[in-house]
Amino acid sequence: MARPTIADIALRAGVSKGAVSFALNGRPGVSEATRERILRIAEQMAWRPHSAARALGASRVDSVGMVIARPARTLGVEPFFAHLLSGVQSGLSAESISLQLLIVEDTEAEIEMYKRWTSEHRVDGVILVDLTVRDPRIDELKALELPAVVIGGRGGKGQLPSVWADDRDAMLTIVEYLAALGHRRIAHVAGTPIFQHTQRRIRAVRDAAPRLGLLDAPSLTTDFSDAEGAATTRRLLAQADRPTAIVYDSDVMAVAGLGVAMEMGVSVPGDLSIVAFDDSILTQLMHPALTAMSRDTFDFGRQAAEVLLSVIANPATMINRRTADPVLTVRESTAPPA
Amino acid sequence: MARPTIADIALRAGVSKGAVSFALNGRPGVSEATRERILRIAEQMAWRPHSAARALGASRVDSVGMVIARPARTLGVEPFFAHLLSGVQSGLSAESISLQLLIVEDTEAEIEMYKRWTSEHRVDGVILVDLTVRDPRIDELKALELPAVVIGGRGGKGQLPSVWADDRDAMLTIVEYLAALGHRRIAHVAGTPIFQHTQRRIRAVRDAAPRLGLLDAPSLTTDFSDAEGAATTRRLLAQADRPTAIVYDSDVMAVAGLGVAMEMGVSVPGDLSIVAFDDSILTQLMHPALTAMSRDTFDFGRQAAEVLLSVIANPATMINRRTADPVLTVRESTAPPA
DNA sequence: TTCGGGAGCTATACCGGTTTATCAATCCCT
DNA sequence: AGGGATTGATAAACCGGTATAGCTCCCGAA
Repeated sequence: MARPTIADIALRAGVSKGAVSFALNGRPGVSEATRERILRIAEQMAWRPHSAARALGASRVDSVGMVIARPARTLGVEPFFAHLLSGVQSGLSAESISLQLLIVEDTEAEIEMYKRWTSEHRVDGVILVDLTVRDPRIDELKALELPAVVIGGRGGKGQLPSVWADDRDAMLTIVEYLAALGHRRIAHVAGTPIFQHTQRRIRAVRDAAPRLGLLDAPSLTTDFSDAEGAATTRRLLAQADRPTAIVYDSDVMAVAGLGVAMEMGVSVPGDLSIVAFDDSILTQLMHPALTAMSRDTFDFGRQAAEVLLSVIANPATMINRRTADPVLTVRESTAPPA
Repeated sequence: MARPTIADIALRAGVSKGAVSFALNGRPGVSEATRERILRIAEQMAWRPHSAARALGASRVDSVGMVIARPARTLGVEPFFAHLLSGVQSGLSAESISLQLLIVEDTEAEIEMYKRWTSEHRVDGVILVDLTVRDPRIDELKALELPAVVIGGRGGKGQLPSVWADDRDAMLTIVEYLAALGHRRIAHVAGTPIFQHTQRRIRAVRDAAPRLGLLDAPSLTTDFSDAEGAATTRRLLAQADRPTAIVYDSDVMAVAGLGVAMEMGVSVPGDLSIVAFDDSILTQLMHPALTAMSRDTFDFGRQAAEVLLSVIANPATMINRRTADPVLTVRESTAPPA
């Protein structure tokens, strides 16, 4: 017999469907002896719940969704998402909840997907990434009453539950480290200002500058691409009093920046120190290997999954969990200024 | 009213549930006039099918699965998967089929997942990647009668439907190009020999060597990691008659190899030409930028999705589709030997 | 002795669709 | 005009679970 149902088990155990359901779900209504007998038979027949049937009766589908709204081209270079994903999965697999992943072009398509998922009952909740300033997704999700957790954005009032790392603190660590080495001209090649984390990093640099006696600490925004990272670096290094250290908001831009420095005959770390805000194999492959801020992205994802599950269980909960702080991994690309 | 059901629509249209179902699915049984009326009402009420209910009645869940069995660490560096994924999705979204993605540690866990998906009716079919020699997954999937399509492995007899690119031809193109430049000592830093595509590439090099008058054309296997790529390169360059060109089976290894060359004072492309078998932003970020074999990975995924859908529709079909041939993108890392 | 109540189980409704058997009305053909 | 086929629709079964009302014992307290 292919794919036994609880009716088959009931028949074989000589009890009713209901009794089998009780036994399999560990709820009261059957004696311990009967429960064990049923469980043994179910095991023997290799029974597995039919996910659709369960989803129809109860109203959970044991599945959560995650939409990434980025052009595929810019995705995947950074190990960030891969690590995040496996972290999320490890958090979910404990409860054997499955993950639906979607890569779309823009936020509009992303929101459209949330609507569809909700109306078709395909997911119990979603995980949001790349939180922007005044993110339109937040209101939409609240309207849909779809449980959600935000990764990377600290939830303010009226926000969604979140899991976040302290970007501000991390950036301060970098800048203080560079200042301690003796750098006074530090530039920051930032990402897109629409992202909240970009804003927080820019603000951190600006706030720290006077305290550390920095002469100049400009934050220059880019679109996170290697091209703009390179172009910005070129501009910075062509200045009369060029910076002696540059902090990049991503590893890809840092690598592109390193390339520009080499091309312009600026030695790293001799004439220029480079720090990447985000670590990956990329930074380690370079010569010199790049000093970088590393986060435990896997754990990040795992925690997001945990929080989401508790939000699904109880939609009223509001959790804003702060994860382990990122640590600065010092490699060969930083040194005292000449 | 939240989430209207077909019963609501039936009530409003003054017809039976059955009639509504017929109308919504474009099957005969209702008149054109009634059908239009029902469709208009459904539209008005913003009706969407409840995926679980549909999956229970009919026996398809409009969802396909993809399991990637690799340690998360090695994943994500290569844009390969990200591009493949979005390609698969673009192929699926046309039919609004969703994708379940799973990253697991090993093949055993992967097979376990297929069993679970099958018994729980969570997916209609799966996409396989990283085909190995005598891959155990093939037999398992056949036993489960789960529709599947293999990416990257040409299906022999008794195999599964597949979508593949011509690795052999691509490798020949690279070797011939290097030979035409004048190289006679070409080394091949290959991946793991358990992968079928690795085998095909190794064989291609071996077969082409005598025809092209190569003095030496060793293929050295690695685990695809940057570490082994670097170590192997170091060994090759330390030899008495070291190769004048090295072909790497992945972009990451090629980058690592470039690092070793620089470190050992071997100039690229002056003393050594480097070719990466797989293109990405990584190769373009380097100085010199790496000559690489580029494939249309997005299209690869899209076609896999297409093939899978037709296999699901008709499980008897056996398609072995060959995708567009990869092309060699020549950049700055290749030149005639000194 | 009677009654209340809980434990253990059954029967059945239900979730939201799809599918099939059935039926009335109409049309066609001879 | 009568009989068979076709069209347009309905009612009901069904998919595989979950939830609930209700039934039967059996035990203990009044």
